[in-house]
Amino acid sequence: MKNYLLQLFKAAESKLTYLTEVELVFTVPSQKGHGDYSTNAAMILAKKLKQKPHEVANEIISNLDYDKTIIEKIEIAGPGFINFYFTPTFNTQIIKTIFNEKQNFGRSTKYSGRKAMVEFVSANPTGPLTVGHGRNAVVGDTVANMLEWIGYTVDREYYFNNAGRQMRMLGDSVRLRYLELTGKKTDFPDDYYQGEYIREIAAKLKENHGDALLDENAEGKFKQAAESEIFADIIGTLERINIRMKNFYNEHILYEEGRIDLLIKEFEKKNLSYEHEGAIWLKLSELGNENDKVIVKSSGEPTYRLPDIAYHITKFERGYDLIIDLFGSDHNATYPDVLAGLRALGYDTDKVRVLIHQFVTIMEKGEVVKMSTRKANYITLDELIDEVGSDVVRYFFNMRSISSHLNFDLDVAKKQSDENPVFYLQYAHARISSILRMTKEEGLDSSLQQLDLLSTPAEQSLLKKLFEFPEDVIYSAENYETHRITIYLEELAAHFHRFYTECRIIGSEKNLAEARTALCMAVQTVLRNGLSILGVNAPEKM
RNA sequence: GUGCCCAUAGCUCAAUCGGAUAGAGCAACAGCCUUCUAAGCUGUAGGUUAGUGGUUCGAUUCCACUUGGGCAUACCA
Repeated sequence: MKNYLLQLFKAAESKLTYLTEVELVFTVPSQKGHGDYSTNAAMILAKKLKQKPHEVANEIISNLDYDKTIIEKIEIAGPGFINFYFTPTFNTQIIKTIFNEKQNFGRSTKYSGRKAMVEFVSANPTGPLTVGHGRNAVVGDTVANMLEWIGYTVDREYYFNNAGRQMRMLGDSVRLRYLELTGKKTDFPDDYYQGEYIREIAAKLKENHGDALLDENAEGKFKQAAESEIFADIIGTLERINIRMKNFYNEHILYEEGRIDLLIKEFEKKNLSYEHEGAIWLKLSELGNENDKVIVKSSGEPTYRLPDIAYHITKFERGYDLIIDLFGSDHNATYPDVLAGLRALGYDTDKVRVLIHQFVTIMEKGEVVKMSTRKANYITLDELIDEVGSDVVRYFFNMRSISSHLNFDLDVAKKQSDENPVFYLQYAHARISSILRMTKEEGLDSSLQQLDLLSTPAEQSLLKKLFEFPEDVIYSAENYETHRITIYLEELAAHFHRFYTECRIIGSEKNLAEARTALCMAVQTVLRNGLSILGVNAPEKM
């Protein structure tokens, strides 16, 4: 529908050159009496042309060469909106499109040939993924899915660092637990990793190596064992919610390849850094940021900024057209430094899109659960999946705008009641499966021969909703907003349930019944496609 | 102190780069199953969009200030 309108306006541009001066936006009006699609173009142009909106609208309409079998009427309404009404016959044609494209309906080639990388999760291997990481993981994977749907080739990447102070403490935490198991008295510091998983890793080491590791230091076998155990755990958790990374990028590679040293020299050569009190500083204040920041400590050790910049350079070198970073809001102060550094080196940072999601607040028994990985006071993502299942987890994290805090009420989630809309969608899908089983038994087929019979308001509004799917996928993907997909699907399901209540198939006249069967199949396809973008299953039965 | 995010119905949240009468779900109330899944449908009620100004044909949206909350503000990552 939207495409047809765009074509109409494009064709009119030769006569009305001012049409090129406005970005055409067609929206589905919230009010029923305002047409199927609406544009405010005349009102925006009125200001530029210094004419009345209604006059401009009239001129535009008289220059639109439209097909009367597609558009029923065009109206000017309110302060100058142009409202379009499509014909019922045209509305039914969407079923044919869906039958042709099936599981690809909603995909587009708009960004075909372009490569994107989505970097997400990127938690260092110091403990199991928590519910907080869950939001990042699910949103990141879903954004990647959406980009694939609009044509991108997408790589999912997990960046991690297995060096540094935190990892040393992790190794030493395991060492101390190991010593405890061998009967040694230890003094386990408060700020070490308190989690039960540390004891489990230590126990495994004890089992495999006996007392042979008594003299090992924290950095060796202990850290190694912790890292590989924890990583295996993280990968397993991600698998459970259908997330598979293309690549795990170890920060250490940047050092091995000499990229860090090279970068330090590069900044120096471009006169972007200076030495002060034994440390090397980046002149970020000259690059538009608040303050200069240290990139190499006086100890000679780089700060995280340097490898972060070097890492992003590899993303540019790997030829991505779109580079997405997904972080929690605790990182909101770090990325401007990285981007400024990259820009100063001549990289086109418009290709980088940093998405910041707000925190997840866990509520249990009406109270906020404060979480800390080190203190082992947290709910793991695994536990959450155990409680509510992968579908609920994926849906829940996808259903909110990332700029909003997510209130995760564990008691509600555990209830698995109809308070969770994922069941509403899955129910619609399962209901259609059931209908199709029944109609088959009745000897009814689906037929595209007499779609004109789909003329009731419930059928027509359901058809119009189907048209919106491809448009909504593009919009959601271009704005990286996973929650819009959930909104669309909830609306589609609501339209379907209404149709189901009002329009019967079995018992209706054969041609009508078969047209309605086709409509059901089309709706089911769209539900399934939408759910697959979210990574949620579409059950045949419930 | 400063920067980013947030504040919308009793609760959890939407509202398409400024659009028409601010919408859903849950909770509440009143109805709908001898026929395709009632995990559903229909209706009622619920709002000074935190507050005060400003910008314009038009503001939940943009700007300023105020209030309240989250996250940052390291030679931690």
